[in-house]
Amino acid sequence: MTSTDRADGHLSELRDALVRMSFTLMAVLTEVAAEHDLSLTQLRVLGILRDREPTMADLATFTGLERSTISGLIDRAAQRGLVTRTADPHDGRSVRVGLTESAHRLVPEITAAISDRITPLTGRLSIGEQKRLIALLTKALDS
Amino acid sequence: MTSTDRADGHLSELRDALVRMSFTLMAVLTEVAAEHDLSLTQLRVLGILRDREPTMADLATFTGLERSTISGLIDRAAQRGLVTRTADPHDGRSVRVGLTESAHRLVPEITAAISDRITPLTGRLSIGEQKRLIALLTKALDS
DNA sequence: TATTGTTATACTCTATAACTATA
DNA sequence: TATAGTTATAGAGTATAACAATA
Repeated sequence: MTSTDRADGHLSELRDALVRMSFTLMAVLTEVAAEHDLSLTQLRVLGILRDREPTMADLATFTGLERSTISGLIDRAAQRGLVTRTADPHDGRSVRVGLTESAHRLVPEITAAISDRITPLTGRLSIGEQKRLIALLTKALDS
Repeated sequence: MTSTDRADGHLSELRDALVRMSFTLMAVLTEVAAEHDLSLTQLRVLGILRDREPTMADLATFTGLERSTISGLIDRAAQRGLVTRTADPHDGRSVRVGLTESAHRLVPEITAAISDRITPLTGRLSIGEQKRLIALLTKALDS
């Protein structure tokens, strides 16, 4: 049985609330990215590279994008001095991507900006409610 | 004081949880859209048109996109038989956009597919937890 | 043979700027 | 003058297909 088959009360409410929250968050992230002259995808890649030095193929897997897409993305990021490509010492085919010094300084700035923009959204929740929200989201995500 | 200035404990946790959830949701929506040969933006526009017949300018405001972007978007959607443009009777400059019959049949299919894909995500939450999550998200969003 | 990465190509999304028509 | 919508243009993001180099 799929959800088409029934009225599914609170399930559609949950779907709608999550979708609304996601679009709202994406708008915030897109805005913050734009203020730093980045696209949403570039922002995401920088976030991934924050504590990793993956290969191009790894990046494709992480993001769910094609390797060719990652090539273009990293091309443009490298041109802007945000990332570097280095040959993998263990596999002559692989290329490892890492943040440059300046990008390493940029990322915390961006996450701080995101926090600031999210505050109005979560401002109507008490500290206790915020903690409960964290717990619920984390539990759902870690499944 | 901005969040750069302090360690801000659970606030960064909340930010990360919301961002993670949003990227996960966007991946789900993008996948479902792709299965119906739609982009994420087209999916979003169909959702907006579900219970409204806005002008092009309204659509631009709702989505935060430029009017010229909406023009192209609606062009392509119309070409695929998803939407129609009709002249606004009260303002000769305005154009109202509405779903076609076939799109009206398509939208519930898509929302059902989204519900189904979200279920594994929320499956580890009890009914009570799901209801609490709805309440918290709604409270945050309606601020 | 299989995998990694790049390139070529095509299409969608997006914004800016210039334009027409209506208010 | 101001607003609604379109068009032209340009750049980013994306996928598919073909390719070279390495495993």
